[in-house]
Amino acid sequence: MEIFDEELPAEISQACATSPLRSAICFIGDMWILLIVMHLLHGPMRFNALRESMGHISSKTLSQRLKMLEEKGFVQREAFLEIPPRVEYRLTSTGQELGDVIKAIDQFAEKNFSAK
Amino acid sequence: MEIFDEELPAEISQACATSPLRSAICFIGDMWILLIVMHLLHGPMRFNALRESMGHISSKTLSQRLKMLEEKGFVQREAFLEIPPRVEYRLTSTGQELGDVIKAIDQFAEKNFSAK
DNA sequence: CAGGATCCGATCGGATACTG
DNA sequence: CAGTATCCGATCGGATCCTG
Repeated sequence: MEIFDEELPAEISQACATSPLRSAICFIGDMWILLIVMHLLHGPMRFNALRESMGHISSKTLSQRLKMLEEKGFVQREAFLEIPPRVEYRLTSTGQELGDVIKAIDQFAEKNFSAK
Repeated sequence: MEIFDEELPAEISQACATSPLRSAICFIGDMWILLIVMHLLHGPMRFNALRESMGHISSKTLSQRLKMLEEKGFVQREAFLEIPPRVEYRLTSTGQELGDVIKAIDQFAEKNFSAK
């Protein structure tokens, strides 16, 4: 049930649970997490919109990562009681702080990943 | 032979090769890469020292990531002709720029991953 | 539309053994 | 010491099908 469990197998926790920075690296060091956050920075998005804008992510992977982000309190899920159903995902205020990380990556990217 | 090939299977390139930012996210969105860079920020390190300080990374995984970092020009390998052999890995000047990313993650970590 | 359930191949990554 | 090679189980993640 726990997706990002604090009780990881002993070896991994040695790499991850040692310090806040390492914990963050283990969490953030995931392509999908970063891509999701990057897209949500522009504003709330619906599940399928997110899915399509990310270029072939499976619904399984997407919903799993969204749950991880929710558990950590970085993303908030909001479901509207409509038919057909509408669900929006938005960054929480603490989630917004991840924008700085994306920004740092972006600056690095412009210098070192453009037209290379 | 190519570890981080530019010719990825079509689906993945759609998520990664679209923009510099996405490329960077795909590269940086890797726990091991981030952990290695984090450790090398303090200065050059030898293979086994790196290995041990990272808490149970296999030599296979470590050497593979180091190669990826070398291919991108973020890490430089320097072998000394001694016995027993000594090899040091250091961040290149462009690799040092990844320090800003780590710094951003660290600031985020202190706020959101301490004693949680 | 938003996602859960299942199946399954592909990849990852550790353990181990070996080499210069 | 600094890796490479191999084996193999575990995990990942896509495809597909199904539901409220």
